[in-house]
Amino acid sequence: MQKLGAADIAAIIRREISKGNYREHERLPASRQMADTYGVARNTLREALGQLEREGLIETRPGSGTYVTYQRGNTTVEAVENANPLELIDARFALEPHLCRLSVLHGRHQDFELLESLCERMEAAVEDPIAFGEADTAFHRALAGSTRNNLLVWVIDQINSVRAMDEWTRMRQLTLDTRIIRQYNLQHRQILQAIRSREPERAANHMKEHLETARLSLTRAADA
Amino acid sequence: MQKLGAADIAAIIRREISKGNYREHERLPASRQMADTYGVARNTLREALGQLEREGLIETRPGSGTYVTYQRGNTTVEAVENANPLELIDARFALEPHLCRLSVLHGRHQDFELLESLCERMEAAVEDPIAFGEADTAFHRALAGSTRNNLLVWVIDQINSVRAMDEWTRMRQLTLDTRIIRQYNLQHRQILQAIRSREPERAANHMKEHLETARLSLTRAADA
DNA sequence: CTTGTTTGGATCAGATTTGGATCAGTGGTA
DNA sequence: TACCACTGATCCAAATCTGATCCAAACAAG
Repeated sequence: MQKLGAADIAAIIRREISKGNYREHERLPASRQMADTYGVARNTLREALGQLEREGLIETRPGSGTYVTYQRGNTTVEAVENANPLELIDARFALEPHLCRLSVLHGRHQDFELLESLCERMEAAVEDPIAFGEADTAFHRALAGSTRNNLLVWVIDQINSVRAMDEWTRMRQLTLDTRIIRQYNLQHRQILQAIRSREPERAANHMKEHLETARLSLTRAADA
Repeated sequence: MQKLGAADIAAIIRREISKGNYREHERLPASRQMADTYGVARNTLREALGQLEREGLIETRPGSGTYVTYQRGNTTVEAVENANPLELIDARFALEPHLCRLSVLHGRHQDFELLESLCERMEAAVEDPIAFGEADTAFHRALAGSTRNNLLVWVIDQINSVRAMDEWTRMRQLTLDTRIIRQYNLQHRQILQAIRSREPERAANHMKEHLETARLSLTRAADA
């Protein structure tokens, strides 16, 4: 048995935390006691705790104890509540082009029929921004659905339920005039067409263009 | 024996509640009695209840009692519970390459330092698949963090908390031998290097390679 | 209604525990 | 030799737990 160093102790405790033996908000045993149970000097144990603190896993409060501050899958609700529309559109930039590719791979005929009918609904709503907005949201969700990947559908739904989405919707309404709607309709058509002709990269690129257009009109609305 | 502190008592009661021993709308025992059963002063017990109240698990009504207000968070729908590892990796294919691009745009020096140290941890863990796996998860989360987009961090956390993740982690353990770990380390280095030299597309491409490698070893493990 | 009991809320001084800091000694290694 | 990390010990200051007392709100019984 080789002598344990600070890095080894840090690894042990790190594993205990990620295993869930120590959870968020909980207090670790006192440094003297931990030093005893791991069989090292308190100095060494403290160095190990120092490493974990620098990693952000724990927090030590003099006179009180050391507490776990990290939890796997911590949802940090408030960070999401305060998400802004630009973060939102970055997230969509990450997801939606790849949704197009997956749609080509896994989409079925009936998925494309749904997208088709949503395109028609949007085209019929050139003069009605509110109806267009609803159909547009439905289109992007249906696109997620056409990947046949429930996890991705869930992720998209989660994003759509974020409060920033409301602000996004509201700002979008401001930018939606007949000209913009016609442009969006054209882009939606291009995306759908590329998917139906089984061209994943072309579909992804059309989606990128589409999002770029949306980002532009969003920032213009924000400046105004 | 370490003296029990308020945080410890809070942890005990928190677990009792999530275990279901105290259910929603039920009243907890009187503070004097609980202090007695847990063997701490009433002040300490009250501080513990204060923490739980701040977390929103309980509610105390002066003169009446303290009541459980927590309901088991059903944030994850059953569709997500049944997600499979291949869906998971498709989702990562959608997100992570773009994370690299955003990291180039928004990452700060300290983010890259963190990624660097995680690379070192992984390289030191060539012979230890478990330690490597933990560092690997931390690396990909830190990459999300380096985009400075809280929404994306949240999405990644959500994905990581999906049950499929456990299965994925377990299957990955089977595939992790020294050769694979060395290959992953190389790929992580390439990704980080491309990010640091501000080449978004190269970083994204390295990430795609990395994920492709991961997908391959995953399907191989599934076949075996 | 009034009364007595039980509940949580608040405060206090003193004892205890906690982490923070320092230092001389030890053992292994370059 | 010089260097490095861990040891084991000591002292410090801050945090907090204790045990007690008093208060006000809720509540049940008469």
